[in-house]
Amino acid sequence: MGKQADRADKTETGPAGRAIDAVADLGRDIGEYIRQQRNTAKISLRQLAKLAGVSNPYLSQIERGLRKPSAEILQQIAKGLRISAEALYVQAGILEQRVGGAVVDAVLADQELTERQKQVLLDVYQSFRRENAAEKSTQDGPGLSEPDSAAPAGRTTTTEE
Amino acid sequence: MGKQADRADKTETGPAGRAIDAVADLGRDIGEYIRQQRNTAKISLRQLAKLAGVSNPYLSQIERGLRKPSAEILQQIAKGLRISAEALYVQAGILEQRVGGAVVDAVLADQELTERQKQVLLDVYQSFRRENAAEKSTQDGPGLSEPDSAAPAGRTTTTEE
DNA sequence: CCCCAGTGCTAGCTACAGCAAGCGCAGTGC
DNA sequence: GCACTGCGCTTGCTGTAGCTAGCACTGGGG
Repeated sequence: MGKQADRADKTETGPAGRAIDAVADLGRDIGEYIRQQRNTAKISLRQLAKLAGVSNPYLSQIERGLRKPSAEILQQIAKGLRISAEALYVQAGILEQRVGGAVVDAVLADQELTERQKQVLLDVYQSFRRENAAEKSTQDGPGLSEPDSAAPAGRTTTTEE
Repeated sequence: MGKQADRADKTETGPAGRAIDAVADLGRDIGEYIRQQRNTAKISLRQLAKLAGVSNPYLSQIERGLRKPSAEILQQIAKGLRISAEALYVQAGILEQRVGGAVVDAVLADQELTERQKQVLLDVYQSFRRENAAEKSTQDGPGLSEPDSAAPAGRTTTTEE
């Protein structure tokens, strides 16, 4: 009987829904990546496990792709390896590869803006750049096809290390 | 990690307890943040659940802090909300907050913009932020708007970019 | 020779992420 | 009044993340 009231929301999520593309076969790649980073750093599995605060068997299984670690674990591992957590997330396919210059970067990362606001800001930004580029091309030769890169000052001198 | 009770288990979720480690007591904040974003976007829990490809009860529990979602789930939710996954990760405490005035810094450092254009951009940016802050304060108390910077630690071997 | 400290891996368990069913309530139309 | 749709929440289950204990192997010393 309960079917009628239930029909309302019809959870048709289907099998795994929208096929989480990269996440599905995440396991292998990230594991190999971690192992590679660990070997490069010349530390043993147990050492890294201790640094990352996880058990050594578990880390072993992660590296061989038998387990897929949560983001917290990834974060800990990244710390242990002294690499940016972001790099690992990208490898894991749970964060898109970052493209664009520093401004685009910063705007997208800003959590106090809504998506729409980000779009507006980036739109204005792009239009400014296009405007400038056009103006420049009147006095500048060809071969100016590379728009991005830039921002040599980079990322605000993160004081650390 | 800290779930197995042998480590420093902070089951109490103290008020000022979120100090350096941040990763431990993620639960509450992220849920509220998601719910707030969902309300702002004017969509129902079931709608977002469908968009994100998760079940509606589960999303409900996430929002109330009863479950802590994996990174993949967070990624899906972020997509459903049209916000950057990074913002959610930062909220969840599994990614360090990017430097405070990242947008401001990046804009100021951009060599391809004129001073006037920088002013315009930053002006728009500031107005957006003020707008959001005002809107937030109507339904949300303080504490959400001020991201306390976590431990530095990260960013050593940035692989790309 | 055996013992010990190091490596990585297997076995088996507990806790919890994430799900499908289903409940109670508020609107809306007949 | 009643059927129906939409909302969010509770219940109870399954799969698996992540643990502890212990295995097999290597390399040095005594």
